[in-house]
Parts: sequence; C-alpha cells; structure tokens
Amino acid sequence: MGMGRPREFDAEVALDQAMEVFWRHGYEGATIAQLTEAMGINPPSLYACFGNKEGLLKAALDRYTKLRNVWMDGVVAAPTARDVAERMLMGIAEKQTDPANPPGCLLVQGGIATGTGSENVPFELAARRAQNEDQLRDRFVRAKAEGDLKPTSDPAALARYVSAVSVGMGVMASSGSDREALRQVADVAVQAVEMQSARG
Amino acid sequence: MGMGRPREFDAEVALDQAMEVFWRHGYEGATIAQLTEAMGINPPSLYACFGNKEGLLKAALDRYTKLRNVWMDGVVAAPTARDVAERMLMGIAEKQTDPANPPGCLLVQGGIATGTGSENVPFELAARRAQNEDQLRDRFVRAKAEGDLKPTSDPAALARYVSAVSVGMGVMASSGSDREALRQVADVAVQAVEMQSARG
DNA sequence: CCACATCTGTAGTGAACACTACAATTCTGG
DNA sequence: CCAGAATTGTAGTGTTCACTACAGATGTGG
Repeated sequence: MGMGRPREFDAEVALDQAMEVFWRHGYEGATIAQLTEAMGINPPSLYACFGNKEGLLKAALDRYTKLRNVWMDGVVAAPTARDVAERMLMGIAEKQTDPANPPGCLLVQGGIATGTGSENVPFELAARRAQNEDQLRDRFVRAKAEGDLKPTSDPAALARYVSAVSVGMGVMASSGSDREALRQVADVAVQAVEMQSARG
Repeated sequence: MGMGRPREFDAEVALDQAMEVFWRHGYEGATIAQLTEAMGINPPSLYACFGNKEGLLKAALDRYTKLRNVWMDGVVAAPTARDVAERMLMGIAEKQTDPANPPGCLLVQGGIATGTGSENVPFELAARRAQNEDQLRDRFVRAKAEGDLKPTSDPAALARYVSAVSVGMGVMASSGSDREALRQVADVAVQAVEMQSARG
C-alpha cells in the first residue's frame, strides 16, 4: 500500500501567506479565494491540509505566536521591570510599523467583533493575547520579589496595563499612525512603570 | 400634490437599535436581517431612510459621537491634565463595562480590519477616534500654557497616549475584562500623566 | 373625493460566500 | 509494474448576503 501523492506546496510558506491575508483583512474579511490565491494553492488543498477556514486561522495564529514568543523571551530577559516595558513597547512600535508586514498586530486585526458563526474567533485571539500578559505578569512578580518594583506595586495590574497599551498601539498602527507616533506613546507609557520602580 | 404616507417608526429609536447591533457584531458581522429585526422595520424602510448599510453605520456613528462629545466636554472641564486623564480613563472603565451597552467601544468594535469593499469603514472610525484625541491635545496644550504640565512635556504625545490606552481598554472590555481590571489599567495609566505634571 | 407622493410588507434578485464531488495525477509498497 | 493512497485542478454545490421590484396602504393638496 502506497503513501499517496506528496503535497506540492510547503505548508509553512503557505501559512505565512495566509497569515498576511488574515492580518490585513481580518478573519471574516478574508475570503477563501484571497487566501488560496495568496497561498498559491486551490481550495481542496487548503481544506485537506487545514480542515476549514477557522482551522487555517488557528494554524496561522500558532505560527504567529510561536515567532512572537521567541521575541517575548528576549523582552522579559531585560534586567528591570522598567526595561522590560521599554523593550516591549518600543519593539512593538517598530514591529507594528514594519513595512514587511501589514500594520498592527494579527491578534487584534484578526477580529475583535464578528458575525454569528464566528463567535469563537475573538475568544481565540483574546486567549493568545492573555498568554503575553501572563508572561509579563510573571516577570513583574519576579521584579517585585527582587525589590526592583516597589512593595506597593501590583504586578498583575502593571502587566494588564502594558498589554492594554500594546493593543492600543496596534489599533493606532493599523489606522495609519507612523513609527514616531507609536514611539511617543511607548515613551510616555514606560514612565508609569518607572514610577512603580523602587528607584523611580 | 400630497406629501406621501408618513413614516411609521422613529428614526432615532431605530438608530439606537442599529448602533447596538454594529457595536456587538461589527460593521461586516452585522447583517441587514439582524439590523432590520432589531430596528423593528423591513429592509425597504431602512434603505429609504439611510441609503445603504454604510449610510446606516455613519448615521449610527454620528449619534454615538454626538453623545460621546457631550461626555468629553465634561472630561476636559477637569481642572488639571492629570484630572482630565483620570476622569477620562476611569469613565471609560465604567462605560465600557456598562451592562446597558455591549462591552467595549463602538469606534473600535465597529471594524478594525475589513474585507474588500468596506475599506472605508476603518477610516471612518479612525477619523472619529482622532476627534477625541484632538480635543485632548488641545486641553493638554492649554495645561502646558497654564503651567499645569511641565515645560518639557509634549501635549500631543500625551493625548495620543491617553487615546491609545482608551482603545486598549476597549478591546480588553470586549474580550471579557471586568470593570475592576479596567480600573487598574486606568489607575496605572494616569500615573504617566501625573509624572508630566508640574507638581508631579 | 381625487390625484399624487411617500411609506410599508412580500417576495424576490444576482452576486459572493465557504465548502466539496469528482476524476485525473503522482507517489509508495510489494 | 501494479494496486492503493493521497493530492491536485476543474467545476461546481447550497446558503447567505446586500439590496430592490412591486403592489397595496396611507397620508396631503386641490
């Protein structure tokens, strides 16, 4: 018994193309026709490989968050809570205005509100945003234990705050704000974290 | 020559219902069937009154921003830049988790990314968000002139920052964050503005 | 009371959507 | 080289979408 005809496309390359379409048009705004054209395949190949449109989105999100987590590991490796916030927000200002990608963040652009039948998508995106927030919170908990953050500081609140600013910057980027505008936002935002630092 | 059969529904009441549907499902996620049912009218009445789906959205946005502007006038009436930021962000924490409305902000939920043919919608929302930012900026310019904000402060950057935090809070609210979580974000965010205050 | 203008409900319209049936093709194992 | 398994391109499927034609209803001006 043979193993069948081999796939003629690279699933990861195709996923990158699909990711860009979802990033630019959102889950519901992206059509199968756009996706298959960008991926360079025909609908049956898409469905055989990813199940359905939502399965394709999840695969694209997995790939997106995987790359993002590598970056986040570098962010939380900064020596202080203040530097973590600065590295994160300044990095986001850069990434979200990188002309190599659509503006903004896939975890926001993917879909905040949806029609009936796609209610699952916003939850999926929110869950992945929450992962980043958790990682930040853990880092800030450590910073507090180390005496880097004030004893009165609230690491969870700080993490939520940095996460909220990131999302806000993503929306700004997608609606045309340039890199300098985002840097200014990041610069102001970092000062709030600085105020919670022991030597702030 | 007569004036024709009079309209049997109240356009403002119908708009409120349409606003809620757009708020919950976004522009593209809202269907004409959902809109007409919520408004209590049939499609021909909708099209006769508002032109098309996008015209209905614009009318709903006009109504939304009109109410919001009244509130914003109260916000910028606060005595200091810091109090303006606090009043705005704490008020947003409350409004975006008000069970009388869908969670979040219509100017975000309405549509960040869209499919082909609705590219105009995100611009429309961004333009209305920019109005609020401009109003904040003007208020912070005044605060700087009054010596309330430091001479080194950047009113435009501060306004952008507060606007970005507002948007981020809106996304958080729509993905399930409760009022207390938003209040914590607002509380941290205000501290950055406080640092730019002359007596901060 | 009649001509006319506008609204209302019913019942569709064509287009676009996500998804798939099917037959031809290309591989592996024996 | 042949049988079976998986992928491929073509060409659809039914459904849902925004939007509208039309006929009856309800008002105003003369």
